[in-house]
Amino acid sequence: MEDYVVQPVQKALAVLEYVATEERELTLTEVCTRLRLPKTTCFRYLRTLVASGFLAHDPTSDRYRLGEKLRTLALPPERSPLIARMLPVMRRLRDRFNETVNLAELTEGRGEVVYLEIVESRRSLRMQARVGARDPAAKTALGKALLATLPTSEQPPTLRRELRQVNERGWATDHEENEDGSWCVGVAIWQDERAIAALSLSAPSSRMNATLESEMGTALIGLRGL
Amino acid sequence: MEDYVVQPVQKALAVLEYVATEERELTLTEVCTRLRLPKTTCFRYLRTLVASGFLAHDPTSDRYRLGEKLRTLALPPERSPLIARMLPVMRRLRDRFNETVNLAELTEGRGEVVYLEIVESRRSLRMQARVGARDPAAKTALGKALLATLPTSEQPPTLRRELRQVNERGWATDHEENEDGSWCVGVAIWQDERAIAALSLSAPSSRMNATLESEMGTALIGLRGL
DNA sequence: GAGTTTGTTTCACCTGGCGAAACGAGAGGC
DNA sequence: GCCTCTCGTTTCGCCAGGTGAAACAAACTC
Repeated sequence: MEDYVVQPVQKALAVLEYVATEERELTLTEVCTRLRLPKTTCFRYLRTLVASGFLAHDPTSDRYRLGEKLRTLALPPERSPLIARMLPVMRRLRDRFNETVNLAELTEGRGEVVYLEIVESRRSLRMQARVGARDPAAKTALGKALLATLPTSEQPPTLRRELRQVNERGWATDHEENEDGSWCVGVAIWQDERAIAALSLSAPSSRMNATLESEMGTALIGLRGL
Repeated sequence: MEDYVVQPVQKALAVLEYVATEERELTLTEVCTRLRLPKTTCFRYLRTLVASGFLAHDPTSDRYRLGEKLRTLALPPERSPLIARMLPVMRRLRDRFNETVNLAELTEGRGEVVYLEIVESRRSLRMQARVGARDPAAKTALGKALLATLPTSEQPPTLRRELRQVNERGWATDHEENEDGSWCVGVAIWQDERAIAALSLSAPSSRMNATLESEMGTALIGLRGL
């Protein structure tokens, strides 16, 4: 599997990653000692990364930092067709319930959900996550809605009973499991027979009750198709 | 200057960039024909990028897409000490004026500002930009606040008069220049004698007037140090 | 089943990546 | 001032290893 790895590329990517994770600007020596790379080699990688725009080089301090290209490439602002399509839906949901609406997808390991878009409630007491932030999939309505779409064999055994309920009822819940004082109701969003993301409403538990929850649930169910 | 570019690295970065900018998933052949790379070489780059987490490979469709690493590296969630430091300040500003608060920095070319963080007003009629989005520096209060810190020789001649006013008064304004119906008031944020970012309040012009503007301006001036 | 397309593997050539070592430019130290 | 220590840059010869044509395999099409 790893037989076709081009070493200069792999090592240069390690340099890129290291510079990106360090928040301060780094000198050549700092990078090469940390990554155990010969100074010359590291120097060339840094220059190449700068030439390609992935890193930036401050000529006065002679230090390297993240370039703009990485940010440009990483966040597709409204380019993502999913977010573009869901935003109006999310705003309408927010306006109807006046609670925070979240759009998220499963990470590759399926252990977490990562927030793609958030439309916040206009109330001062409200739930707030951040785009790009993560939470445990098994503890959120978003995550459970997505885990419920997997074949039973790939579900964590401890969750199977709850996930079966999710499929019967149509929506998943989170009763303060992920965060104290917060209830969530979530459904999976389908496209081409695949669950590609999840949508949830989250509210302080003080404002929630079973009636409201099922009202939110049925509203969300209507949006699953998109 | 370009003498130290390592070609495998540069070409592999081009592959990464291409896959990142195409929103749909791509096959090996699509990538190699588009970039005029031999199939074998391209294949190895793709594999290397996957092995490093920058790309992801869907084994069933045999297509490549952006991996999670790029997003993880690019958006400094709260890692960025600047955002972490400014967030409470921004929330306080939002609570005081109940208008949207923006944090932005100049792009490298100084032609645009890019939004780093936004704390939205709780009113339903409110200004809203998106983190990562850009606007012309010369048309926004954020941009003008930052351009005003540059030596006069590096300022666009047409703006010099206004930028001198900005320095005398302490804050910059945008009266519907960037967007119809929107006023902004902005100041530069200083650290180690350098203007590293700008903070602004933006509101619908219907709610703005000169008194409120100077009230916002003086509030912002007090935050310049951090 | 022949033909076509796409991903994978092999292999020999030889480019061009590598890193030690030399060099040069600053930045203190005494 | 001179010496020294450090850090970035440049040189250069060696040979690892990147390269890409070509062969192969697998999956579809007609």
